[in-house]
Amino acid sequence: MTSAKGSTKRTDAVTNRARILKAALSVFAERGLELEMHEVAALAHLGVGTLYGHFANREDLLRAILQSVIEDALEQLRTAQISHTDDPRAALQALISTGVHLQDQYRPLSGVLRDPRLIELMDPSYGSHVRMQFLEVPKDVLTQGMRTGIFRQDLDQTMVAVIIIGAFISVMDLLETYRSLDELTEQLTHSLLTMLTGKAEPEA
Amino acid sequence: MTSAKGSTKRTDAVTNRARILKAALSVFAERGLELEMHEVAALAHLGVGTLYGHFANREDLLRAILQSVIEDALEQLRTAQISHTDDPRAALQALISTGVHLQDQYRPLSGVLRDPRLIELMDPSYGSHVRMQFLEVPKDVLTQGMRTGIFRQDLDQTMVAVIIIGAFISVMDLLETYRSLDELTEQLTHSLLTMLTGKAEPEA
Amino acid sequence: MTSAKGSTKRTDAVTNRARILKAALSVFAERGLELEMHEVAALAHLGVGTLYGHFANREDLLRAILQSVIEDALEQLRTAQISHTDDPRAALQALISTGVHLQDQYRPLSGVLRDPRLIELMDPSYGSHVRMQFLEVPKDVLTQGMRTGIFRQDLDQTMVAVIIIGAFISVMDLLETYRSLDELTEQLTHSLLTMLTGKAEPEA
Amino acid sequence: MTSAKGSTKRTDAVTNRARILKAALSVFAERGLELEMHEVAALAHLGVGTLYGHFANREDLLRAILQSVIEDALEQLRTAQISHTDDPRAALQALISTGVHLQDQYRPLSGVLRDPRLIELMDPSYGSHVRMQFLEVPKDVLTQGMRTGIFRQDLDQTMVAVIIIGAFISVMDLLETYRSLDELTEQLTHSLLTMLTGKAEPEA
DNA sequence: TATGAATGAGTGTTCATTCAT
DNA sequence: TATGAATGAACACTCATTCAT
Repeated sequence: MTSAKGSTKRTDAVTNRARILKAALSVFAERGLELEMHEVAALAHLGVGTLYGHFANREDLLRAILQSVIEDALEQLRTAQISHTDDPRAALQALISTGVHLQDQYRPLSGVLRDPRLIELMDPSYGSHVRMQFLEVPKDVLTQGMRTGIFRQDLDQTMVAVIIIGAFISVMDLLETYRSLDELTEQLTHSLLTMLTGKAEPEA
Repeated sequence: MTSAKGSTKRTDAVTNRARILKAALSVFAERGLELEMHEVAALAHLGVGTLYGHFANREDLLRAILQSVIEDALEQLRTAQISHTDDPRAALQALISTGVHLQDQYRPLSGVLRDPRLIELMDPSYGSHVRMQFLEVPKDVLTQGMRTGIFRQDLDQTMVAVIIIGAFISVMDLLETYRSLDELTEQLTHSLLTMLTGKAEPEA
Repeated sequence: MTSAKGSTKRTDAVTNRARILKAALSVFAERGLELEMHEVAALAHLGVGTLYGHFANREDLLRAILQSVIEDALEQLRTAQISHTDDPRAALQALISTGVHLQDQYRPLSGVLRDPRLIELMDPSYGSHVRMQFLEVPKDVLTQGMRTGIFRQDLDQTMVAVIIIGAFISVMDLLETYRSLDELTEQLTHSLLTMLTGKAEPEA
Repeated sequence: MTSAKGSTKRTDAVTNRARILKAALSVFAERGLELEMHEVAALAHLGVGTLYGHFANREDLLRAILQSVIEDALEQLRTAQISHTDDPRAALQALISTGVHLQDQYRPLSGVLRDPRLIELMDPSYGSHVRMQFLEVPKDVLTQGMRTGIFRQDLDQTMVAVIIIGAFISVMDLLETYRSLDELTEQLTHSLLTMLTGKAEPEA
């Protein structure tokens, strides 16, 4: 409270950058890479020029958005996984719940990760780097589950990680209009757990 | 007058419409909804004006593209399923192979299906209608497989259908850069079959 | 007259390019390199977009203007010189008259030839190439005058060529507001002729 | 209170105004009237806002620059002339040397003197006032040279003054890339002296 | 008085759409 | 019906100017 006034200038600058990014994330959430500078400025209650004081150009802002979104998404997924290292079932459920809510929060995210414009914006290797990091999270859950014997052992971890991620993305794309996020989470988790805990079919 | 000349004209018109749509599909395949009218016209070896003789405007062309792509995709998936009604394993494999190749053929498709602009372009109910039709295909495979006892019985068909579709979409998004389409198909099919044919865990 | 109608389309295109260039020359004449696309378009009674159908961008238009202006200026000066190869005095007068009128027609020209932006627009060597071509014209007049003994022989042709060009540029810059173009031409020609025809001072 | 503190402030203000003007002159020297306020501020190690404390706006700063440049240029030329009132030949050489170095120091100056924006910036009569002052300098040299019989008598002083000024401007525009400033000065002076000291052609 | 972040009018450029031929 | 030059609204970006600190 004492130093508040003195540091206002710098604080404002920081605040405005954050405010722009926040507005940009909002616009991104419903327009994806098609966002317009003027839209972001309006939502942030700032002049267009101000945006250019904080981001060199539109691409720069898009980069910042993508980095923020991806970082946040990974963070949320990792947090979900780490919070349940002792219980793979709960970890899977948390992962799916988080994934479903991330889809809700950043609708264009999964589409953007495959968009060829991503390569133009970021480092060419950035896409695969990020994809690998996303895969790592369900893989860790699987490792834990298989090590403790809770999940069946006869599965390719990478492939199942793909299936898990694909599942919570697609469940939103395909069923979101029919059911609530919680219902989707629960039912999807149940199905996946069933498939992961089934005993191996005895060889014919 | 009605036949010879008239039919020639009509034939030309049909031919040109088809040619435009073909070109548009090509451009869509690598640019998605961002395609430009000039691009399509150039690829079709036609003037831009001609496009407007066959499609009222850009949105109209996009609608035609989407309809064509979705129809084609559904058709290919259904054909894969129907060709193996007697063998659910083969049906699943065919489904996944087709799905993977569809991703390759129409890269922006899955992204577009979740793009909010889809709703603005098509009838509001169109999206859910299409999603349901897509779900029907793996569901039919599952019904067949469960009826014949090849797949485990303790699974929600809708949820597993979602998982299957999510799987072949995501496997392309996440792993395409590392493996060939055939390899992806084979490994994904194997994993899914394992999960679908596992025996139910005995109740604790 | 017979083919006029048939070639209208192409003719129009050519006409419009010419019309744009004409308008651009007008704007250039009073604004120099600072001309705005919108200004040119307005003067040509065309939409801005039309300019971009004929010139890739503003720089391209500037290049076309400069080429046209310089070509025209050189052409006019050369014509003046060539029309009087037999009479160096008349040639000098014609040269100066043309130079003075060129200053009037393309006011920013002489300034632009020294503008560092010229290098960015044209080939780096373009500037000196053009400057040399300009010098060539008075040099030819001098050669003729000295060969025929009408002009004194003890002068460096290049330096005097510089002096002649500098003279008709500066006379406009410094005295235009006080006298008419014809008066300037006459008086300047008289002074220069006097200086060129004077006998060499006998060595002291 | 009135003296110590007050004078410090005023001194600082004067210092800053001078510092801004100095920076502005530097920027003007290579960018001419296209200079940007930020550029000047940066070079002066001051904030942009500070510029507006000393100059009402960009035009005001440009006016100050022009005044300063022109004043300095006139001052330098006059000094050259005055230092050699007894020797018209030396005066001419000094004049040309100074003129050539002024072109080098303030490259955009001669272009700006004929820029239509000059009229918008300054008083409408300012241009002709300045032009007259510039002309005065070579005119004084000529007066001296003709009075002492060193230069020929049959010349219009104003016109020759124009020729001298045009000469040292053009020699930089046309030949600077080929020769050094000293070489240009020497050769141009030689040519002009030759033309000024020649005997009048005997009447035919 | 000095500061520099914020501002937004103004500039270059694109691209869906029209229309004379 | 086919054409593609013309159009101008819309968008990214700049830069002189302001004003809260």
